[in-house]
Amino acid sequence: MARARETRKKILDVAEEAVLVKGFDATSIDEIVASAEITKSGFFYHFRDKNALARALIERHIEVENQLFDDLFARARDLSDDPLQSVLIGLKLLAELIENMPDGHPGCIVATAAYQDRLFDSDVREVNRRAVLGWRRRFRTMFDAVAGCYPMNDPVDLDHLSDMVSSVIEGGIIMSRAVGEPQITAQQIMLLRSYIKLLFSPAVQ
Amino acid sequence: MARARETRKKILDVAEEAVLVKGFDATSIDEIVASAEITKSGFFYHFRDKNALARALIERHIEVENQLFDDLFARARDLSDDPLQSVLIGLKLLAELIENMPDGHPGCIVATAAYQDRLFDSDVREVNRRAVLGWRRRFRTMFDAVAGCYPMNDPVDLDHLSDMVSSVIEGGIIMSRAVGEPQITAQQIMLLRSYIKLLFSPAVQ
DNA sequence: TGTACATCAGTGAACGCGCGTTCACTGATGTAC
DNA sequence: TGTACATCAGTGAACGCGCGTTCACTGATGTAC
Repeated sequence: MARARETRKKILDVAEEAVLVKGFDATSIDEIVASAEITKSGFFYHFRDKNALARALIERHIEVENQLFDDLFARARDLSDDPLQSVLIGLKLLAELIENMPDGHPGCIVATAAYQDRLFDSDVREVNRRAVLGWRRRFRTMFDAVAGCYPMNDPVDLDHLSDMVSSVIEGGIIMSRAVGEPQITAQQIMLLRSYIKLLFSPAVQ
Repeated sequence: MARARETRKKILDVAEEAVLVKGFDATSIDEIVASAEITKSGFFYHFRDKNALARALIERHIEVENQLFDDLFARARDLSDDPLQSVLIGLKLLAELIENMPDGHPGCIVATAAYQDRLFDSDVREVNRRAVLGWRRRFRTMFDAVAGCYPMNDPVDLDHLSDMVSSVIEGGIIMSRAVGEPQITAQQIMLLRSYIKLLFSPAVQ
């Protein structure tokens, strides 16, 4: 019982790592089971087919990431009562977190799936979609609170602004991978932070 | 002679389209030659192997994109002598361009490659790297001109800001693919525009 | 202008390897009485 | 407490299909004399 869960976790762990470097297709089941030290049939005991692995990978990734965001912004709210300040602190914490990852952010499963759409069944695509919409809602709540306290220096749609958080992270990961500069993601988050500061800070400087 | 070039172009055209929806791996040579209406061996007359196709695809994509940026920002400079205004105009033009694409931006080959790293040889990765660094240089030149005329309201690194243009586009494409809302990329570009406006506009109001 | 040869732009058939998937089986652990 | 059976968590071998790649070939176009 506990043994099965451990094996399953091991499969997901090694699969996640491989998928993030090579993409889903290029990661073979043979390779996964070799790293996980089980046989191929052992894999199929845990997952009906390769699509089921994709779904599980995305679902787990989202869960972990949501937990991470929950913790991080809860801590940020502890550090300041002001909604704007706590968003700014949260983004700074996020940038630091990513900066301290040895090889930069390992990558985002959601992005991988987005660029390999046709590989997956509609189930997987739907899971992916919900995840991104979940991020939008999360950040929207935060920006609503900020906008309740501060007028905007440039009127922009708060849903778009909420999307920008995910967008900047995803874009940053791609850039850092493409040029091989792991710091880029953190830098981009700090620029987003700068934008939010300018957008809501009472004029003057 | 002309015939060969046409065939090669046809191969690249159908390959590009397929790669952008499904990823490079999931696009088979069989499928490409079927769409291009030649035989498999015809394909190998034009490309030594599948990697050569990847390289050609990326190189062509970059060339087309550079030309597009050249034209677009040249037009923007025609419309205003002020460096800040012309950047803002250029970004607006870019957002409109992408907005008017029927299904949103078709995607970026560079991003595809970034998430399928191990598939390609170091040649392909290097081409990809140079492309992104080229974008950085391009936008850096523009921001240098702006910074020469206007003080920044928040001191940020201009290389990072230059990267942000590509980053926001790439991130926007991923987001729009993941949730199926093609407008997202254009929206994100307009937010970047808003940031640049706030960053360089003389304080007031 | 005609003939000989070379190159171009492919064709058609075959190959072999790796992949995802299946299936009959098995030893270890859990449960009923 | 021991035995019978069921379920769990896999194993091992095989399969067949699609993939990238090769290779011997060919008809159409270009070039030399």
